[in-house]
Amino acid sequence: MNETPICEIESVNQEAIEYVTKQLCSDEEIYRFTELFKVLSTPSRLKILFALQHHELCVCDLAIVLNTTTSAVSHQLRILRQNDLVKFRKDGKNVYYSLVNKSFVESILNNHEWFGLEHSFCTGE
Amino acid sequence: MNETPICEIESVNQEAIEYVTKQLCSDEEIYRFTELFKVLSTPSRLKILFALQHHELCVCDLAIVLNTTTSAVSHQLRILRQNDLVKFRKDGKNVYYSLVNKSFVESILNNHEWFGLEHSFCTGE
DNA sequence: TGAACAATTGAACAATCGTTCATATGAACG
DNA sequence: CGTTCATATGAACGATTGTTCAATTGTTCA
Repeated sequence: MNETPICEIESVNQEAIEYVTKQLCSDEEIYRFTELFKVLSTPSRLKILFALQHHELCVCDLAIVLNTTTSAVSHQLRILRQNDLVKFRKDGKNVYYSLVNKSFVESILNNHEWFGLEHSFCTGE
Repeated sequence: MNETPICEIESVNQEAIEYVTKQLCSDEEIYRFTELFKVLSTPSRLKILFALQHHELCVCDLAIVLNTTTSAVSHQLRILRQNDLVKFRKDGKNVYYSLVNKSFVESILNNHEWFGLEHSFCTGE
């Protein structure tokens, strides 16, 4: 039985641990980072954001663009709404969605070299 | 029974759909985006990246900083390794991990205004 | 060689998540 | 009103995931 899963204090770099720990974000701050990354981590939601970058679209339009159902799109739009990434306006029976902060999605695209991608796709050029 | 879950073609903005669809990334490109966001979307992995930003650390050190087990850290380090986010060097029994691309993590921090955060935390200032 | 220890790995578990299906809401229009 | 259609919602399902536990690898050192 191993009561202390972590190694003995003698064998680690105590100074580095203290320094790094002091620099580290709080759990709450880390959580806010990861929550946004989680929203961006599914193809369906990312496609919605990329699509809305070019034009506002209703739920029906988005379902066609993503080749899925309006129900699936609506569920994902709710999550994007809750995270203040998209807003909507109602026009009769239709609900048109658009980006809350267009420059946010653009900045993701502009940093696409992060992803080791070679081409400047997703920009339509 | 509803054979066509998507609305009729007459009621959507056909031009917008065609335009947006043409601008949209390929599925493969979208997938590469989301895969990286997925790696960044858990507190344990993000903490590891933030910790390594300030100093290289062995698995044991990281377990102490994250207040978890070496096993949990090692599992997450494997994922970070597979995504080319961290590298390692061996020194006796210890394995020291560091960032492959320091500017990558820094660029995340520099863009923290994305997250609606008010303070410049995580920078140690 | 054998004990000690850092690190890795695989199986298993609980928890989370995205989609699907069925149903409900709500507006337009005859 | 009642029908139609766009959208939203809730339950349920399968799939994925992060952690835990147990076991293993590989190195150091006496």
